[in-house]
Amino acid sequence: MGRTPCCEKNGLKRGPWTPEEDQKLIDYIHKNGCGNWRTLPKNAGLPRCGKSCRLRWANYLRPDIKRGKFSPLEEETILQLHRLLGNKWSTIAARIPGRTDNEIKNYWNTHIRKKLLRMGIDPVTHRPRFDLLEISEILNSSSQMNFSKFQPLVNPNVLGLATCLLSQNQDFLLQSNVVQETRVFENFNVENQIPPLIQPCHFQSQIHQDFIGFNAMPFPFTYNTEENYVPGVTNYDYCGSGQSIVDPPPSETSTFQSGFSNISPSSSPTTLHSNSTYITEDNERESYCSNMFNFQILDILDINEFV
DNA sequence: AAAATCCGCAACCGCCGCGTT
DNA sequence: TAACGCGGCGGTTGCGGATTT
Repeated sequence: MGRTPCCEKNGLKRGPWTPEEDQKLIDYIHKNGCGNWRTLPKNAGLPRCGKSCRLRWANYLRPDIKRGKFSPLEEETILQLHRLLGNKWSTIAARIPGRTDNEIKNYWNTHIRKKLLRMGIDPVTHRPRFDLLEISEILNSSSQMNFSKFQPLVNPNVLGLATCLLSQNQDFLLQSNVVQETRVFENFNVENQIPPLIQPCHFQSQIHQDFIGFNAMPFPFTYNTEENYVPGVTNYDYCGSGQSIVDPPPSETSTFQSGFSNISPSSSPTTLHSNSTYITEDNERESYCSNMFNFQILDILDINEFV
């Protein structure tokens, strides 16, 4: 299907809208409604293409648009819907009154996505990232295995960081109270040097089974941007800025430790609240916690280099 | 104080689906 | 049935303000 360009570039203005242009568009739509966008600019006396007018109206001038910061509830709704729908911004926007698809898309890309990445969660799949798991297991296995065996198999950047970390802090693993119940590479086949990407693990709960078997299992997490921990809800909770960390039940904390061993499991609530364990950004202390992902990012591991 | 860098967001671009001719 | 035209969508860009060096 052939089609002509949306607008001929000649003579049509582009770039930011002036207040006068905005007023013209508002006046015209109030009088005539927004019917034919292609003919609207001409009729309204605007030197713009119809597409530009439609976008300006839909994303900025529409009277029902809500301005200002996203509320925790809105943020949680976006997360939930994005997990279900993916980048269907218009569908997501339809369920959040007063917010446009463009606004939600921008908010996702500039805020939520980054938060998830810092948590080690893939913002596309909403699941833990493989590269973090890889480095975790490299560190776990380092005392027994020669790194050179991994070189063809692992992202060189990840391998490099793992090597660096170990060379800087040989006591790291011993100090981190790592639970050794799970080893991704425990079935590593030295002969053909093909390690399993993720091995089934001996988790103590169905939640963790779901977590590590995430390729095949329905994702069990729900998001909770509220401050309070809700017992019995399998969520991961990233607390918004300025919010305090709420400790999950100890049992869940301890059983999760096998998942991320480079991201040191929290062995005590006091260390969790230590300033040194927080990731800071944007002059704002943001902390993320969960009854699932209750871990600390070690100071020596600058996670931001991976994201 | 100035330059460099970062970041958020409005706006643009190209593609697609669907109704119309 | 194919071509056309429009509206809509998602990805991307680039400007301008904020922050850091």
